[in-house]
Amino acid sequence: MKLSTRTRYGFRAIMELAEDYGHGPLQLNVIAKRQDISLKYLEQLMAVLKSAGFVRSVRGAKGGYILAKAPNQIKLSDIFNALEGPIVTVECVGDKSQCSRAVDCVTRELWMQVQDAIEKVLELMTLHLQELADKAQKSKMSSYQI
Amino acid sequence: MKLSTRTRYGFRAIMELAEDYGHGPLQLNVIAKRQDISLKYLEQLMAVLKSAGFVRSVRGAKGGYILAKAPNQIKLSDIFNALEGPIVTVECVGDKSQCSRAVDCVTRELWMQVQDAIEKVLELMTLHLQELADKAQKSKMSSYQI
DNA sequence: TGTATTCCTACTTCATTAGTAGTATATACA
DNA sequence: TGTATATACTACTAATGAAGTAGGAATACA
Repeated sequence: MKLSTRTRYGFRAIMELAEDYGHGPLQLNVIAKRQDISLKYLEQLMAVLKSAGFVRSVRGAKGGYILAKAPNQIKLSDIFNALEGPIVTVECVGDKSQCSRAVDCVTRELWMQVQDAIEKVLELMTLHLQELADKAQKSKMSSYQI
Repeated sequence: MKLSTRTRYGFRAIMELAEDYGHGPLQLNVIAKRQDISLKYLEQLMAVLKSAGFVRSVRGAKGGYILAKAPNQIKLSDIFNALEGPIVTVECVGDKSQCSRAVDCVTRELWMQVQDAIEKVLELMTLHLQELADKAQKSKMSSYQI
């Protein structure tokens, strides 16, 4: 179980926007250069983040992306869900009809508990971007490579 | 983030062995038939479980597989680790040299916390197979499809 | 010896991830 | 109004890993 680059890159991009919050739109080529991500790939990730409502875009010259909410209102678990998708241990946890034995299934119960626990963790681990951005700015290298 | 069939099938096989514990070796073709898993694929999964020390094998006619430890000594988290591999959010969590910015990295710290939390959950969720097997046997359908 | 079983290795197929590419569309600004 | 600068959209490609198939060798029982 590893994080995809989607999640890692997307998170980095969000961090850049958070740090830049209040200074108007930030261009993807700037983020791409700073974070060493392919611009074209980043465009696609941003489309996901945009449709998920985390960022707004401004087209044309001097355009770019802006956080849709204030940094301190965007949670890690939200971003995680948008980019990585929901945590699913096994199909039958979300959809009983996936398996004919689900009704009596003992381990389905078990996996449900595991899944709930992980989701709660991510909920609890939800850090406000502002905190991270602040910390990153204090750090000499201003680094938050993920 | 979804469980692989490796983990699901492997877990089912372990459950079969747990239920059968004390009755000599159980053949893979029996497990394959009961759990509707390809025998050839199951063979490969069992090789993993064997090298991880969860099962012992007996070759030749009347051979098969036996749990290496008593069911109540095998934990879910162990099996999970053997089949699914360790939980790794990002490479740099386990190996700082993966990323030049790791030393000062703020979000590396964050992902480390996430990872630790998930691992603790799996540790806590560790159920003894005996309990599951007992429950499964009480259930009319004796089902534990994962 | 014959049959049943694990063991070992290689191959195939499919889906997903990661990334590239080209073009259309919108906007600022000279 | 023309041009440079952005995002938007769609299609394609390459690499990787997951899932499964296949064949035969080694082993042990009867």
